[in-house]
Amino acid sequence: MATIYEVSKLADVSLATVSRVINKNARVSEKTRQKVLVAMAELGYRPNSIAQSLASSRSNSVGVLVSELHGSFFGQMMAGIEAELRAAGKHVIITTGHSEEEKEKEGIEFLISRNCDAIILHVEAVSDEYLIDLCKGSTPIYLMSRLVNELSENCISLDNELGGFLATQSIIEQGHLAIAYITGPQFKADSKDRLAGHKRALAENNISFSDTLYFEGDFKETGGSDGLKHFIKSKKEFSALICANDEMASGAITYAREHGFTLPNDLSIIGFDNIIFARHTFPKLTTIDNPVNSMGHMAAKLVLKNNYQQNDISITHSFEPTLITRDSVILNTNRVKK
Amino acid sequence: MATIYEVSKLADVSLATVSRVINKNARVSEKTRQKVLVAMAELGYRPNSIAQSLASSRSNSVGVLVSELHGSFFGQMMAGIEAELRAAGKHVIITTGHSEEEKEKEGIEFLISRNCDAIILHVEAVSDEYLIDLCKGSTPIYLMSRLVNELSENCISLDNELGGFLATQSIIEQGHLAIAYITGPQFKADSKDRLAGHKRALAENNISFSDTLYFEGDFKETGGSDGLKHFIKSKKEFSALICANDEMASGAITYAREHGFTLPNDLSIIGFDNIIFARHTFPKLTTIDNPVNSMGHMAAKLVLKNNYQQNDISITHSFEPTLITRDSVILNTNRVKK
DNA sequence: TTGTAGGCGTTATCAG
DNA sequence: CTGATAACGCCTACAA
Repeated sequence: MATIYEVSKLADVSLATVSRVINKNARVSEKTRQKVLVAMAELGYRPNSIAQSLASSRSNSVGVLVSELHGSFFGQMMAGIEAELRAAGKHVIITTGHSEEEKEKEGIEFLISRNCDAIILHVEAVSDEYLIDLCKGSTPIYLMSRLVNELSENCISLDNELGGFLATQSIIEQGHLAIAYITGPQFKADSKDRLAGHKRALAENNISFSDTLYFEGDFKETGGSDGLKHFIKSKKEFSALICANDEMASGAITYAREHGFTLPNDLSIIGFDNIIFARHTFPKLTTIDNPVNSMGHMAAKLVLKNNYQQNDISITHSFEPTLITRDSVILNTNRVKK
Repeated sequence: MATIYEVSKLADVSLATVSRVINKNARVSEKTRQKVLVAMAELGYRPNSIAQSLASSRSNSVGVLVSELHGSFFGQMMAGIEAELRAAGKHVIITTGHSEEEKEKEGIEFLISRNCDAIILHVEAVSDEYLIDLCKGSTPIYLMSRLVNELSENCISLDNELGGFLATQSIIEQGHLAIAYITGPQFKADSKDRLAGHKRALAENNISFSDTLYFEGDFKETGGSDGLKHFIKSKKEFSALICANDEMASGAITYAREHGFTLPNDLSIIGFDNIIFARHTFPKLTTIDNPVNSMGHMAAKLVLKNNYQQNDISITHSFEPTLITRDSVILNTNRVKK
């Protein structure tokens, strides 16, 4: 691979001049610029971005840490971040944390050691204190889908409590009183907040929270099926099921149909996130929209504004979830023991 | 951020010694090793991997280029690659090509310029010649889901032609004669191969290929709905619909139900890829399994073997698709004009 | 506008 | 086993 040195020799100019035409950051006469360009083309020269990064301590790349690489949620998020950053000529280095503290930390270390100009994190296992500490370092850190009060300026988050409330409220407004709830892993903040919203809606409507109609799932399809199975076995009646995300909702839908339910007549189901497939379940899933893609864009914009001097960008730190009404929730016509 | 130099000063040893304990590649007396370790801990030292990479021209990271970051297909693929590599202590740098030639090339340039030890590509727009040329360079290149004959040793691919054949054959075996086909973008090799398999199955069963029952979709949900709409408008009868991927199949299912079809009675539908949500459509989607996750693992194993000296790994270059029978295809009982 | 030279944080080759 | 010291490829004052 050709180096800047060889280019300079071939073009008969100095290293510095070549560097200047590469970075377009200083005036170079058009004539010498052409000479250099020709030499670069001839040698098939490509700047070594590692060396650039070491010398300038900038890398034009931002690190992203997500829990998983698969799944609609993270896919949308990464796509949003990448689209925005790429349009600005920045690159994205993605790594994963798998919701495990050690792996999250290791991923962060990696991104920092790669000289990322900024880092966008979707972490779930690591503590607030750790993050606060991390932000004292020299690499700018941003948090997606997680609100740490001390770091609110660096957070792009969703009001999950409100989302949880909206879901339950909408169910109640459809006349449901016996409502089962499948939550996500409780160490995840989103899970907890959504549950809190659920409880608030219950309380405001004078419906008591029932432990037997509560199940902790895993945010995956199996969480939905396991949860529904659990509720059915408990023999407690219920006319509606709230799932803390769409994956679990679709697992529940599939399980319900396999076990003789006619949907939505026998059971109303609502999800959360509005992943792409939510409109392809049957019945089409009523859910809470989580604008992850937009949030990804926004996180990227925040980086552009703070770390790449694009000052004319306005930032929204907090996003609001909205109810998406489709076909999986209907008016409760059965009388149900309360 | 502390440097190796500060560590060496604090531990009262030379740079070289510190480097040795970091890399564990040369003998260092236990006593000095401890001194260094203590100093590193005290300073919170982290090696700068950019500098390491520049000096050693190795980076312990492998580049991955996919078309999109979202979508089940790429998610599974990336997850497979990452899991395998991470377990081996390697890191993954992911970037996208969006199926556009320029962006694919730019992504490749980026990965090369980042000193990746190897690069795994899922490219669709770039030509075979370009890839063959690329492989002459010093960065090892591997191809996912694409077979370039001259580069077969570096490819991990699926027999898409066989998959296309299997899908159509299974439909025919269920008594369908009038079969509509929604293909993917024809510049993509998978698309073309799947279509070729489809045509072979038709030919072997003496069914003629009909242009009016053929539609080029976009591999997304809209491709399925647009395609089905097109067929319905054409007034030509058909009892089965083959979609070249599951996204389009679920789009078609949703569209069909919205337009009065009872599934699968009025129309049998088969997909391709067996993405996670395929089992959550209604009816559950019969499809062709595409083991992308395993292929991701295998691609990673290939780089471990070839570029990280893990010789005891055996490699499978070609994967075979299999038929997954669920509920969306049934025996054709209607007589259909042929 | 252009060139010179020092430095970015490590690795790796020699001696000792 | 340990220590100098020259790369690695590029950026960036500072000079010219």
